[in-house]
Amino acid sequence: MSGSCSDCAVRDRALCSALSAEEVEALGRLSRRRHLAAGSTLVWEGDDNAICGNLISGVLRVDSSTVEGQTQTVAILYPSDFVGRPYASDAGQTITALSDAEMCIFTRPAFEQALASFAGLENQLLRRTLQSLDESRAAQLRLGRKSAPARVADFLLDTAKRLVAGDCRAAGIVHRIELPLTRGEIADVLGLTIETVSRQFTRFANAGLIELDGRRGIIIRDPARLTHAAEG
Amino acid sequence: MSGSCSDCAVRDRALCSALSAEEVEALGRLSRRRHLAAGSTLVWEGDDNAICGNLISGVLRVDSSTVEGQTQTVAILYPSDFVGRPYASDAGQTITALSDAEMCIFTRPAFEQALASFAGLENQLLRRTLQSLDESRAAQLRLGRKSAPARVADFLLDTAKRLVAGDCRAAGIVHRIELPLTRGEIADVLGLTIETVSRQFTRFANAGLIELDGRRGIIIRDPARLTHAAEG
DNA sequence: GACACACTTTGATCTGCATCAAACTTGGGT
DNA sequence: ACCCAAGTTTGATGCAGATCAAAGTGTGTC
Repeated sequence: MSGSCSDCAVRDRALCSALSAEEVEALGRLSRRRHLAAGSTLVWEGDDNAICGNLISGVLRVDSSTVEGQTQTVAILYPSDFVGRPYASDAGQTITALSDAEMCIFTRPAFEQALASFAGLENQLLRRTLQSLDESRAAQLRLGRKSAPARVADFLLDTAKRLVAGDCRAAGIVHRIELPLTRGEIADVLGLTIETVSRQFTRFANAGLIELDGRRGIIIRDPARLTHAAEG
Repeated sequence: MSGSCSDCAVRDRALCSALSAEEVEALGRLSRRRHLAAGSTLVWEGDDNAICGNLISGVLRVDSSTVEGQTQTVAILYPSDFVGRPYASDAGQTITALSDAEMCIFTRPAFEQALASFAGLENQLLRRTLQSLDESRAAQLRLGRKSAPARVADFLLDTAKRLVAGDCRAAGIVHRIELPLTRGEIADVLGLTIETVSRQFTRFANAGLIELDGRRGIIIRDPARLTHAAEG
């Protein structure tokens, strides 16, 4: 199945990078490719938790919501990130594609079986999960104690870092990034409203920290001051 | 070292419950007991990340802080919880004892070695870390999208659940809990101020959802309405 | 038993962000 | 080239929770 693991775009960065060539091949037989159209939902919160996988291209969002329907985005996933929650019978969050995306999918039982068979896989997933926990706790600090401007600045720096690493571009000072989220989606990440996010963007632009370039383009003009703003 | 694992108060609930008797004994030789006085700090954010372990008794808090010194508590740890962050060279959070506490401690290198040697340990830590990630993401929703009354109600229910499970008391309807945190510490968990937390307590008490019994005692009088309040 | 200190409650005021309301862009489709 | 819908910006107003201020209450100590 799938277009063979050897030519996978993320084979040296995804979970499976910990495996030997033979193991990768064995694992690959359990997986299949799946395309997600922008805006489509992979898993609904509360549904049966049936699948896990690796994100090959595109960007996904993971959100929780309140009974009243308010949405909080709890993670943004980029290429090579692991997607899903092993060892849970029900899905705790909704997973949606922010752009067209390509995944490598396993049924959850098959993936759990693989974790038990390939020790390297389990260790790699443990390391990634600990990393995700660090990110989630950083988000707790941001949501609990930071002002709107600090949250927005923090988000821009985080996103720039992920986009650069994800694309393996030159590691020099980032100039232009293309946000994979709308203002409304950013608001859902930061626990703010669309209007507040928009106002912070224009404030930063007027102050010369960033430059807005179309709906989704951002040029970071003054990384130092933006970093300072993110700490407030 | 230590008062032998066989009479450990959390031996059937902690990480090591996944191991065989011989493995527990081998692992035990790498650990030592450590007492923490209430208010004392085990690890400072930014310090060298030197230790990991299991919490045997008492309650710990894990916090991140902003440059300006604002504190956000990102986790509360109860007996049998794992403490620490394998595979990181620096500590990302400060860990402090909320009450007198007893731990079973490993040096981080020794613990990482143990993870590699005992497969059951690694799988158990993975499951717990995934569980912690779920809790952290639930906290993100709470901090990003819930009102002050909903945060406080949610916290009371969470705490009641942990205290009941942690003590293995009768699983019937919880009546009275003894909060292991002051109002100020609760405020740091919920991203609120002391005054706001206090006001919500009196509001719930006046409405008959709870009853205040001394500084730290809470009697949950109407679990159903409290649950409803937590969803707002 | 009463002192002291830390924590808690209660009240008054202030403010940052939400909400409500419109006008304005942008880019995809015909 | 134009249109239209979706997304964005900007402005006016309101309110939940912060901040400032002070009085009250347990709890441990001498």
